[in-house]
Amino acid sequence: MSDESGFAMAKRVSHQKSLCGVARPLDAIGDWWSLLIIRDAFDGLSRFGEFQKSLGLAKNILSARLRNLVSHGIMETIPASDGGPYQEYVLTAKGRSLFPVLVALRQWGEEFFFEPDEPHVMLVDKLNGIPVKRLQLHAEDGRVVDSTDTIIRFPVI
Amino acid sequence: MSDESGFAMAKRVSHQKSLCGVARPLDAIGDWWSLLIIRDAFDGLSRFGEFQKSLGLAKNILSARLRNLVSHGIMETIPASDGGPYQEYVLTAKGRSLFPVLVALRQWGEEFFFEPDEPHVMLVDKLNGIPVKRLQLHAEDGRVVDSTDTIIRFPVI
DNA sequence: CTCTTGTGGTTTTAATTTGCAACCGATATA
DNA sequence: TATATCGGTTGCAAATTAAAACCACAAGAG
Repeated sequence: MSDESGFAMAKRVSHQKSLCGVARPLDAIGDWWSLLIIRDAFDGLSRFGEFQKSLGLAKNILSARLRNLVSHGIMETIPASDGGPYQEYVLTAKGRSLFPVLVALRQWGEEFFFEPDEPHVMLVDKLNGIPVKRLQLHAEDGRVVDSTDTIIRFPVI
Repeated sequence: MSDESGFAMAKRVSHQKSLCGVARPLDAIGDWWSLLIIRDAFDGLSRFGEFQKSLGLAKNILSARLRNLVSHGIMETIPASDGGPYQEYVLTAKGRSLFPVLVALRQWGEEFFFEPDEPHVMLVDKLNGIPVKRLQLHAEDGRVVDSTDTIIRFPVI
């Protein structure tokens, strides 16, 4: 591979003056596959073969994506927990902090991409099996706010 | 264009048995650019030229992405608000529901991709300019939960 | 009425990326 | 010793993307 791991977006976007708080994460994550890898990692998958079987993507692509995630500190490799000769890919703290992103995406998906009667898995509380609440954004004083109540700015500390 | 709008991921992923609640949204959104378009739409941009200038992507790509977002009901076209002969691209209710996804991504970006002293814009309360709270996931009973407290399952309603 | 400019695209073409398949080295297994 | 499995890498054809050129329409200038 002439390029380390070849991401069009990465190159395209990074020539921009300075990436904003939304573009930098996208740049680091790499692509859609990476997000699905991270989702699987949250579900407990950690071995190369597990990801490949779950996602059905080509091995060279998976290899490049994992390498990219590791290089951006989102995942890390550790010796196999079963003492086997292989390594495992697990989320770092930084990677685990992506949880709200995955949840938000999943909740949006559940709301708009399933028929009301279409059965589907969802994120539930381990303790009692009850679905979690919908994510809500709160202002500093506790009010629930949406996109019309907020704006992108330098904060007036 | 032989294909309607050509998305590798879309074809790749959709051959899987049935897309989960995370993959379906990704499939609909299309790609990274689309997410940045949506972010810009939240910031009030609506004209083709505005998006192109803001993102610096090729016009044919922007055209294809906008068409895809419209076809998935995330954005819609309306007559130009200034009475001009052109149209504007605005978020639908479905599109606006993506707000938490963008917020989660931005908050992650702010936490891990900026030096502590690096100045950057952030999402603030319009009323007082104070940054919003970090998104938190709550269980049905109100407890704050993280990835270790939850699991993907059919709910036990 | 003609010339020029700006907007909002489409078409053409070239470069990049993708994914399949084959291969490889290092264990395990028979 | 053969053979299979895991975790990849490499080569290559095919699909996708992006840059640039082109085009249509409207508005304004002269």
